[in-house]
Formats: sequence, C-alpha cells, structure tokens
Amino acid sequence: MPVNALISSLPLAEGSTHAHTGAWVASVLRSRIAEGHLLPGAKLSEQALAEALGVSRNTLREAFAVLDHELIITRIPNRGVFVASPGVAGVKEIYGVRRMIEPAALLWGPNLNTEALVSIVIEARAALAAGDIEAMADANQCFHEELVRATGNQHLQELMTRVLAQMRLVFHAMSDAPDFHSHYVELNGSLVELLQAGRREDAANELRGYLDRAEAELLAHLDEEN
Amino acid sequence: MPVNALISSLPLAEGSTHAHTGAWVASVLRSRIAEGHLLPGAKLSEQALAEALGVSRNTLREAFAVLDHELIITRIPNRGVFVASPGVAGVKEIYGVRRMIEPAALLWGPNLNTEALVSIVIEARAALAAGDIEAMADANQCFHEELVRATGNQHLQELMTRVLAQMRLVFHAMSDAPDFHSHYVELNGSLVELLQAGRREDAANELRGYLDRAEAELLAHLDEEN
DNA sequence: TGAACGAAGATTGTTCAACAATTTCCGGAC
DNA sequence: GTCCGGAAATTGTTGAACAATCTTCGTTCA
Repeated sequence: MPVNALISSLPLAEGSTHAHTGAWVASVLRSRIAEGHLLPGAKLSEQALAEALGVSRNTLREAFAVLDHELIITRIPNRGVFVASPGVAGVKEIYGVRRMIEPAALLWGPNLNTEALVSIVIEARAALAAGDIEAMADANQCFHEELVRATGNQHLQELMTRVLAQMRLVFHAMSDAPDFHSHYVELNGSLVELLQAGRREDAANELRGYLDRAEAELLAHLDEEN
Repeated sequence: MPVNALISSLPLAEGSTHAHTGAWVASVLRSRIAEGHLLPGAKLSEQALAEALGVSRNTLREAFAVLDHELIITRIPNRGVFVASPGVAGVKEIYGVRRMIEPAALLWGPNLNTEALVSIVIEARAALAAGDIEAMADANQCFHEELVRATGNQHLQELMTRVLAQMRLVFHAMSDAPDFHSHYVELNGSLVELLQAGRREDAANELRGYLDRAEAELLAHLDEEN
C-alpha cells in the first residue's frame, strides 16, 4: 500500500492558527483525492492522517463529516474511512443527475455563455492535437461545468462539481481505462454549433443522447472489469 | 473462505449505541428547525446545546459541519452558529434550483408516478376544505418532492429536500405571512390533468410559469417587509 | 490440513478538560 | 454621548482517556 508514502508528502498545517482548520483539512484531502494521489478504496487512518496533517483527530473528524456528505469518502462505522469508489450504482446516479441538469441548463439556462463554450472546445481540440489526454479531460470537465454555470445557480453548480468529482473517482478506479475523452471533443463541438445556430432544444436533445451513450460506454467497461 | 468472511460481508446492524451520534444530533436539530421550534436567526450556543442534547461539544461540532453544508445553519467564525435566514438572494437561489429540476423531472423523469400526484392533490383539496393550512402546506411540499422522485435519482432528491427545507425557513421568517399555499392547490391540480393527458411538455412549461409567479409573489412580500 | 475459537492489540466513537484567539459586555474617562 | 480598556464569555483546537468494536494471530480440535 503506497498510501503511507503519499500521506507523508502532505503539507503540514502551518502559520495561520485559529481559522477553520477543519475546512482547510477537507480542502486538502479533496484536492489530494481529485488529483489521484489518494486512490479509490484507500483507507484514511485517523491517527496517521491527523499526524501527517498536523491537526488533532477531532479536527480531522470534522473534515471527514464534510467529505462524507460530499460522497467523496465512505465511512463505515467502527471500520474506518475510505476514499469512495463508485460502482455501477454510483455511475448510474452520476449520469442520472447529469441527464437532468445539463439539458435543463442548455434549454432554460438564463446565462448561457456560448462564447465561453466555444473557447473551451478550441482548447480541447488543441490538447487533442498535442496528445495531452490530461488537458483534454480537464477541458471536458470545464465544458460541462460551464454548461451548468448557465443556470446562474450556486446550488446546482455545487452539485455538478460534486458529481464531476465522483466522475474523476470513477476514472481513477479504472487504471486501465481506454481514452474516453478524445471522442467527446467533437461531440461538444457539434453541441456548440447547434447553440450558435440558436437551436437550444435540439442541443438539449443531442446532449441527452450523448450522456446516454457515455453512461452505457462506462458501464460496459465497468462490467467487463469484474 | 471460512465462515468469518461471510459474516463480515453482511450488512452492518444499525441501532448500536456506539455509532453516528453526530448524525443523530444533526437530524434532531434539522427537524427542530424544520418544525419552527428554532426560528431563523436564532443563535445556537455550543455549550447550551451540547448540554441540552447530552453530547459533547466535539460531537455537536460534527453535526454543525453537516448542517452548515446543508445551508440550514450559518457559521460565522468566532461569532457562533445561527439558524439560516434566507433573504432575497436565498429565495432566488431556491427558485433557481426548482425552475431547473422540477420541469426537467416532469419532462424527462423516467419514474413519473401520476397516480401518486393525483392522490396528493386530492389530499390537499381535503385539507383546503377543512381549512387546515398546515396540512395543505405539507401536501404541497409532498407534491413537489414526489415530482422530483420522478427522476429516480437520490442526489437530486436530496438537493430538493434541502431546498424545500430552506423554503420552510423562508416561511418561518415571515411570521405575518398570508396564506401562500391555498391557491397553489388548483395549480397543482391542473398540472396533474395535463400529465394525465400525456402532455408532459405542456406541463413542464406551465410549471415553469407557476414557479416564476410564486417566486415573484414571495419576493414582493419580502421586499415590503423591509 | 483446515476451520472454529478466543484472547491480545489496534482502531474507531465519544467525552472531558484545558488553553489560545476573538468577540462581547460593561464601567469609567473625556 | 462616545470612545477606551479590560474582564467575562464564547469559539477554535488540542491531547489524553476510555468504551466499543474490529483485526490479528496463535491454539485447539475435528
């Protein structure tokens, strides 16, 4: 288990004393997990983590409460805390959310910023040409985040951020994953074209089909992995 | 593998005295607030609450972390914890969520249960006839919760539950509120009629208008209160 | 051999007491 | 009346402690 080595590289709490340490711990763990340094299924030992982060077990526990609520970690009573690893049910949940919110944003979002979407697609194409899969995945995530930004609503954006964080966990759990992102670049592109033509309803419908196919693809890959 | 392996894979027994006290405290406070026993703006003193609930300050703190994340309470560093009191911005956020999720559920929800909605409308009508405003408000809430249940998605349902909890806070904050609920009974009724006729798109559009008017009404009342 | 048993040892759940950092309260000075 | 300064109260955080629960690992018994 390489977790111990990674934990030791965590930054220690320093300087600013007495300010929402719990939230700080939560954010550190959140990004550590998002970046894939802590992989799904990894156990987060209270004692080890508290020591590594330079905070007390009680403070760490407050961070755990937040991350648990965000579904980034899984707490099993008397067993411990683990990085969440969404299975088939999790993927279905994720796409259930996306299939409602994203088309709704496209169809009814009052702040739809087509230009921002265009520039993201251009970025993604550049990343694709450069063979930078990481950058492409980032761009794809930005695209869908920008989409939900059209709702002009903080709650929905937070939900989407949470869901996309879970998506990252799914990808991290599949180390042998093929490149899921590259062939969505052009799908995003055609979506943007529809938007530029003012055909929001068509765009929403296309997006729904797109999400259906993406879910099916992921589920197929998850099944064959077991 | 030995019997031990089989036993350990069984679902964990609930009700143990030694688990989830933090979650329990959170649920107690949640319902206390929902029922209006703790009004918006009220301060939740750590010491007093911990003593009253018979838990330690640390455990109470874990509950606070959860409720803060649910936006049911507001934490101000070094000042304390208060029951949230959504203002104009909060109401706009709430309706921003509802205006996206509810029509989407109506339009695309795979588990739309028209019969359940019908029976809720019937209940609401009975409450209206009996002059029971409380029951009417409950029925109205059930109606919209059932609507989101059509999405078959837990995340969206949780978000909706959170949003409806904030709605209750808004109503509690307006002690002199007129009866906002009674004239929505028939609007829900006409919505159901459209659904029974299979006209989901029309229903979604009508619901959007309905939510727009409801928001405007609430905002007007909030403005004149200041 | 291999499965069941059971007693350490480790880990989590929770509380308590203490202390530092801030805010709030209150009485006096101008 | 308001401005100031110092108690008093409250929050933020820690460390130790203990009970409950899991894990581990050697022992016993078919």
